[in-house]
Amino acid sequence: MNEPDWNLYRTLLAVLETGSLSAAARTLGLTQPTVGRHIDELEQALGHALFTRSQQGLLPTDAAEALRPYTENLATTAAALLREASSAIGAVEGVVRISASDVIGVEVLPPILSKLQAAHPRLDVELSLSDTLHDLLRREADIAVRMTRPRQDALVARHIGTIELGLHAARSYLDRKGSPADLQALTLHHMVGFDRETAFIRASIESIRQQAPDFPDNLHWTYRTDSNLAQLSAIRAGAGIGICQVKLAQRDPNMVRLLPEFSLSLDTWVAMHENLRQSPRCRATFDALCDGLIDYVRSA
Amino acid sequence: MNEPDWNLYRTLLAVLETGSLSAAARTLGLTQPTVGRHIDELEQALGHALFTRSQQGLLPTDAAEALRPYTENLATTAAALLREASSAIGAVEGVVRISASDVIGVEVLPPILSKLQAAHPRLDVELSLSDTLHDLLRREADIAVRMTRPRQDALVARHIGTIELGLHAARSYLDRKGSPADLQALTLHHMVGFDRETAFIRASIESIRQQAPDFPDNLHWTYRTDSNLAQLSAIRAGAGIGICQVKLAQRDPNMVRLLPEFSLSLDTWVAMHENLRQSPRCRATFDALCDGLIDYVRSA
DNA sequence: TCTGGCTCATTCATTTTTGAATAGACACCA
DNA sequence: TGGTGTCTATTCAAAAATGAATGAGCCAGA
Repeated sequence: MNEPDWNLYRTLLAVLETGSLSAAARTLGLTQPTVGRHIDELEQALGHALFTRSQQGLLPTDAAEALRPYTENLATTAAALLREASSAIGAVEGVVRISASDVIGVEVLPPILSKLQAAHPRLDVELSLSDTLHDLLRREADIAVRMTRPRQDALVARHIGTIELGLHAARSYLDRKGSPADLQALTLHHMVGFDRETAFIRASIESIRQQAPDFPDNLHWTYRTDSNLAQLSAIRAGAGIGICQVKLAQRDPNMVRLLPEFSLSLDTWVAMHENLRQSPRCRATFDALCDGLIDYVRSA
Repeated sequence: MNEPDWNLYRTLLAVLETGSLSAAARTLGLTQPTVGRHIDELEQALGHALFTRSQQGLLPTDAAEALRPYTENLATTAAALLREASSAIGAVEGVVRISASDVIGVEVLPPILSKLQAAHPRLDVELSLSDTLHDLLRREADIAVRMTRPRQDALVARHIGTIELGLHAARSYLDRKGSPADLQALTLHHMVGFDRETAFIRASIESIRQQAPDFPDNLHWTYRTDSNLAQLSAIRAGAGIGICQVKLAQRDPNMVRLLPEFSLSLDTWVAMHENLRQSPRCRATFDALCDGLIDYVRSA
């Protein structure tokens, strides 16, 4: 038995993602009969039924689900290959993909990346914002801005410094509700905070407990969202008191820092795969991110 | 422009590895014109010349070399996918790939894996022996036996214990040359040790310095090889004094431990990708390796 | 200097893959 | 209940990919 066509894996992934032959055909630019034949061929080659067919679509079997992560890995690698090929050798051009948290991506990176693109007009930037750590080894991104020390080998990581977080509220809120005199007084206020408890958020809360043991735990969370960015907007809009980056708040004259003795720090890193050091577009972007973020962290 | 056929990447890798269209065609089971057309098509799709053609073969350009790691990643992932598909769901069967050092693979694993296969007759084992750490995240192996604590996320790692290393020689050698009275006396003996200094070996030597500060550094290395296994054989054959696992030496009545106050310890781990926990064949192999190695480490 | 072995490029017939069109089945909604 | 949208399966002709054969260039060794 020969090794199956690698294309069949791409088709498999598309069918897994879309749930039907027809929809997969549309995303792949093929036709439904072709996609169906690909799946047939793969089932025969692997010796497993991959889908139970019905007129409403295809339901993946356990075997197909077991293969899913592999096909995803193939797809991210192929995408990374195309990014690598998008630039001429030696030139800072083509596509570079950056992973960062939403707050950093929305509030901090734009001027940094904009300046970078002004210097390199043929450089295209893809910005992937999420709190889940995209795996650089699997090439889901070329470069990542992270708030934890990268623990993997084969990564080039540069320490940027620490970003200070503090309690903030908008003037409009304080005019209505007054300022808390101490941490305990926070229990009487409207608080903006996290919604569901994901692993990342549990870690954040744990970090708060560690850095500020007297932070009350019976707060009145009146505005909950898992997006840091939405929290920031809510604080700016006067919804209540919440935690955000001190530097960001300083830019906005309507934001007031409260109880400055309460302070958290986020260790910040920029990381990329060490192979990409050879790649001018990644190298230039890495350097620009480091310089820009260091400026941001150190700015008065 | 459409995304290129994933098959083209496989062809690219084969040409990079073999250095010619014809040789690549042979390994792929295609013909030389087809391989040539694949490369043409890929060059057109990516917009780069990938090879400079000549009658002696194809010379990869820098662009092709830059893409090489990506194609390798694709190949290892596709191989891992096939391994995953090699077993029926829920059954301990199919192919499992294990990475370990040569000494462990030759001296320690055979009985463990043999017992495992006796329990699961349809389980096939691939054993990849090398001192370079195969990357489990890139699926170069399903399970690895390692002498360093795995530092990557997304790995299930189990600590086995520590393997003790000591100085040993064969009786035949000692009959000829006598035994050293202390570490300093080693300078007068024939020593079996490393040849080139790779990163791994430098780390080993550093570890010796750390654990045994009075180990002399002006030894007479008369038998040098980078293979631990070849060192072991050399010691057994009476070539000189060298370092090997105490448990291994105990099995051989002709091996004598020298200066037992000199002792190094190797921390031992078994690691696998956490997704593979769902996979019965990997799970069973992981457990068997852990049990077998723990027995080995604890055995009297 | 010739020969055998290797390489890549080109041509043309064959095989394979694909797409367009169509039919049939199910779900939803008026 | 009938119309409309979705889905998969099937058929057949067109398009694309492939392989066999051949030519030509280079190199090493007799």
